[in-house]
Amino acid sequence: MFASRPTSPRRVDTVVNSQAVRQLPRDHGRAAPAPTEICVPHGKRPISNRLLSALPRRDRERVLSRCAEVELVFGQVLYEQGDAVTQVYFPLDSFISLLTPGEGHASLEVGLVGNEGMLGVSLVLGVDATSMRGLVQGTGTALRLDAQIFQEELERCGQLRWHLNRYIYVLMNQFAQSTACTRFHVLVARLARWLLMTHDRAHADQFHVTHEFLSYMLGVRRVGVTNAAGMLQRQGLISYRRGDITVLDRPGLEAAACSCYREDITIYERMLGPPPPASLATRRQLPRELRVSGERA
Amino acid sequence: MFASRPTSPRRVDTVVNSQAVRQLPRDHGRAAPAPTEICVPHGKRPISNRLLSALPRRDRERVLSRCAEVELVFGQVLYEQGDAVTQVYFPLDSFISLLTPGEGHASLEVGLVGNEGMLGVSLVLGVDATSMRGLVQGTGTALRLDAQIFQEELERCGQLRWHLNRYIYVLMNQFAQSTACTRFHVLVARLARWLLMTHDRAHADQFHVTHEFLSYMLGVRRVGVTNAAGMLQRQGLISYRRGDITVLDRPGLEAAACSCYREDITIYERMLGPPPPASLATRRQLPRELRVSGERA
DNA sequence: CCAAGTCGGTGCGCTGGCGTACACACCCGG
DNA sequence: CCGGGTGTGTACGCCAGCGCACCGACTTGG
Repeated sequence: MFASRPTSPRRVDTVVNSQAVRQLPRDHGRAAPAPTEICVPHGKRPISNRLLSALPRRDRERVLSRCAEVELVFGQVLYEQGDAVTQVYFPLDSFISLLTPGEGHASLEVGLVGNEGMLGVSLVLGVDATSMRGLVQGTGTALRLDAQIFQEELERCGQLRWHLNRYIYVLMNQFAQSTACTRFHVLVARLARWLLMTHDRAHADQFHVTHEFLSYMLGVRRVGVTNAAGMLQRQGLISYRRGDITVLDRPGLEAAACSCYREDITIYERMLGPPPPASLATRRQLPRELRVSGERA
Repeated sequence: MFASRPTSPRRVDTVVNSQAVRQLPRDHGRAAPAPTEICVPHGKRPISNRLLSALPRRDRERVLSRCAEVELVFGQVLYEQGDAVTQVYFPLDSFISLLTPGEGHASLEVGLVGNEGMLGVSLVLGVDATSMRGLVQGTGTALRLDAQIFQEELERCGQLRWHLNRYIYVLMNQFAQSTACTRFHVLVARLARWLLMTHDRAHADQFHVTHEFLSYMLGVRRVGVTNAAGMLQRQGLISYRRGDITVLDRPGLEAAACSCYREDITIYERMLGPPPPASLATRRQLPRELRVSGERA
């Protein structure tokens, strides 16, 4: 069960631009007061990070041994734009939103990092400053590595660098995709896409997300989300109640979503998919109907 | 004088999605018929590529000696999404648009590559497939390198890799920026930004761009561009006549543009600007007060 | 010089999302 | 059990940009 949902994190006091629309509201503020980072004895599903799993045994075990297992809490801001990157995170069952800074306007999610990725990739590029806000979107555990250790491992372990480079490529695609998606696709479709992406990374059919939070992610009004979500619910694709959204009909949701979702997945699978990097010319086309999440369906 | 403007490149035959809006129209099709790549004796301004200029003398000269100087022609498509990257380009006075593929919808520019950058960065990440369309937007010269040679140089010359990594970081930012910009800013502001970015890369106050072409870049209707451009013209910031746009009042244009322009530039300068990479530990921490970040608040 | 093509300007009705405001349902703590 | 906070539903006027259509000015080629 989700014992983690923060009781009531303190309100954000960034009144940077008062004319701004849709500043992140109450609940989704700074780090939660009490349980910021806890080493949990993970008694749940054995979810692993796909980037790390792909490493050769020796490397993987060494890297894992240097990681700290921490709990990330919904609403926590791991990085603000411009912060120095002091740690990187490999989500397990947690996941993290990448948001463009609300410079004079609302924020907007441009990427989502789950157990298929890592937060802090700029270090791989030799830059120690973050360019986006990293907001914990799904409570759960992650593996954390200090920047310096991470860089040691980057030098030491070519496979790690190889995978991360490809991951960066995937991220860039996700960004570009987001641009077009945000521009051209109607809200319902974008919402459906978002729910699917979250569904994949939450490793559960239900997760906690309010309309208000969604409006912040999608860069629209809360009311807009309510309308769009209402449509999806009336179609029987999802159901929700006071912030708890349940995915009822995943194939239906995929039909309702814009093509961007599939394209994201396709690129990821092609770059970092199941078949290990031995054969570089893999080109997977996922036979299983749609599952992309769990290690096994 | 611009002797380069293609007489009448053949029409695009990619009717991939017929329902699509704003497919690239007539003039801006595939490669121009006749003068695709010509080694020009560059008798004009001595413009250099900033990425290459930043290399140590020996490396720079070696790399330059392995480059071919080619002329890129307005409308030429260097890469289509999914193409294998067989060459990379370092623009000199030419410049290249990065477009998201119009999958069921119109295309949209997400990045612009001039003499400050390179086309084909995915190779740096170890991926030999392009993810976006690369369309020559400004006729001019560029330095071209075969993919294999480029990769040799990458291995050989750490400085090259260093700079390109940082350039990738800049590009990622440009993408993310574009997402927010496209979502939140009104067309006039976006147009002004676009003109400024182009102005920078064209190294001239006048360049050839029709409203129709702009509509393709900005992902809007041609009529929308006409309106927006009309406003800028009425304000005396630009003037245009049958595709030839002249920047009259650059400061005014900067005022009319959204903040995204400045932010793009700021990041570039910070990452690859004049101050050479000697001091890696710059760690700008901008004394902004409202930063809510950090492990402690 | 004319014909055809290109480029830009204008109008009209439409719609998706905006800003605002209010109302109700649920939850939790006192 | 009550009151306040939170999450959701609904309504109304508004506007930027859309799709479409048409026209005139300019350019180029025969």
